[in-house]
Amino acid sequence: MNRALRGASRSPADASRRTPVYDLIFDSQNSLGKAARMTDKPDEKKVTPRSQDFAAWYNDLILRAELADYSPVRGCIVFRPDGFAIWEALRDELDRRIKKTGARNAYFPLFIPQSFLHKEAQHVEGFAPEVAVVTHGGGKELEEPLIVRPTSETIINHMFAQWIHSHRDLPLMINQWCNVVRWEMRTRIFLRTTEFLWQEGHTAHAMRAEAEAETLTMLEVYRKFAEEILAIPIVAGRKSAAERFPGAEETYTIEGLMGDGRALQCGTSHFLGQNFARAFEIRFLDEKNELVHPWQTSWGVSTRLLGAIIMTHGDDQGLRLPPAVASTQVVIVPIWRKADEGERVVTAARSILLALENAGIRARLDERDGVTPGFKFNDWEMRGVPLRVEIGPRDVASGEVVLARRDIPGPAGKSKAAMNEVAVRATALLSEIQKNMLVQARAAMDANTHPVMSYDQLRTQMEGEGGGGFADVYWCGNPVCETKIREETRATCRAIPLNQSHPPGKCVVCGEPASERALFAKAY
RNA sequence: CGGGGUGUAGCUCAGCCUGGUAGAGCACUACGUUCGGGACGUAGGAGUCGCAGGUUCAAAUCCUGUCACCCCGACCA
Repeated sequence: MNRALRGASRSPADASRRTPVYDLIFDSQNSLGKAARMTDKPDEKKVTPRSQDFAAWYNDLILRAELADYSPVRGCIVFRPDGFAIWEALRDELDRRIKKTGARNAYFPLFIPQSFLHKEAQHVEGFAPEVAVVTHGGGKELEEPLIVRPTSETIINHMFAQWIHSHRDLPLMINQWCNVVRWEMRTRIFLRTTEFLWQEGHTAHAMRAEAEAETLTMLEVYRKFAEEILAIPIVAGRKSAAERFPGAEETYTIEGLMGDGRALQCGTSHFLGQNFARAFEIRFLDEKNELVHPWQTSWGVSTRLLGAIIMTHGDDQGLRLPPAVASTQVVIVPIWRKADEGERVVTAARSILLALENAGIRARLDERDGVTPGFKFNDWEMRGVPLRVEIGPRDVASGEVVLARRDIPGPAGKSKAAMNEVAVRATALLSEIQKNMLVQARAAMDANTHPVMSYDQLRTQMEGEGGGGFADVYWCGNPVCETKIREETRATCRAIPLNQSHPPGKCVVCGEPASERALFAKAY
């Protein structure tokens, strides 16, 4: 995404530096943020305000916080250390939770024989257009082209066929962390990139009910993980047939709602039935000595979650990271003028750093020379560090420090703590911040979720650019009604929430009886 | 694939119409003064003007070709 992803993203300064005339005449095709940009004074230090141009804000944050950078390859990004650290933290925690369910990690090849893709009809239909194909190797044309995995369903099932012979081999539960490639026409940093990192779990079970249960177990693992670790509120639900994974019998989603009112699928869990088992001839002898196909699931989350974190929590000051995934949880900013002050302040700051580290906190002392404390405050806020310790000569004298919370901006988020209690206070605050971020995000989601009783109301809600939040509607389940909504409002069915307890109603489109409610929204 | 647009310093752009020694802001380097919410001064480094050909005494500038990229549409997790 050299320019591809860069497109929407001008640096804040440059966006506003351009003259109004330029914007009106030449930028008229770019629907976002024209009007606001015109009135803005150039301010190179600030990021494009979120309310002004969400897409530009999003890109500004990623670049300024140094999470990722564009690469020379279209659609591909570089994960910089601060961005990759979030992925690592997230991955380590999720990996623990996946293993707890009984799955084990393995690794399958990047390359897959092209013919494998063709074995499952829906699967090939779904993925063929976005697959990268390797035709040459070692200077010669290959007998059979290899595809670069867009997902590993096929090759894993090929192996499953060799490994599964008896019901005693089941359940077989495999997970792999890897990269996949999908040749998307339009990419967006973290949300849809040509190559991305993910985790894909694949399981095979003797009984249909077991596989169905596994699908929902993993959905719940994802939901809890997203809410507890990423502080992203989730709607767990079923996908409509149109939104289903190619080859799946049922697809479930953990759906999030981003700061601009657009929905984002944060993870999926599929019940595959016996589709792949048939296609790849996976069979086993059951207890009755009959040769039967196993029932399967697959489930995954990707680096898209980084985008979800940014778009759920970020503000005009920059990133806001949930403490659980922040590579720096606490930053200490020393403040001083004269050399003798500096000596005392830095000495005190170092002992605080040690105390924090001993308490198991990922802490860091910003000893940079040549930038002012004010700059450091802003810099670490941009990078999303959840908690800041400010320590100056006055604090050293009084034996106190200032603690500033990232989740509560301004003076309201500042408090004082005795120097010998900093680690204890920081530990408590980090856990409070983690919880509070979920509370804040859930409030935003609730405020953007509207029960909608009429089709006109639905249209009104989805009018204009950007998202319109979730529309909570009765839907009869007919794809015709779904298509009508999509074509006329650009909103799609994001989820049919689980465990509904609504009385039957009437479809918001056709008025026919509807037993379930569904959430529609414009999506990423 | 259709429509629109852009290639000049790391980034964003001016210069092109009317040919004559390559510019600005930000970023970067050094030094000094600064430092409780984004400091300032001075000096400095940095560009085969996307590429190829043509016109000309002379091309970033004019002409022809070509390549790349961006936006909108179509398609799609």
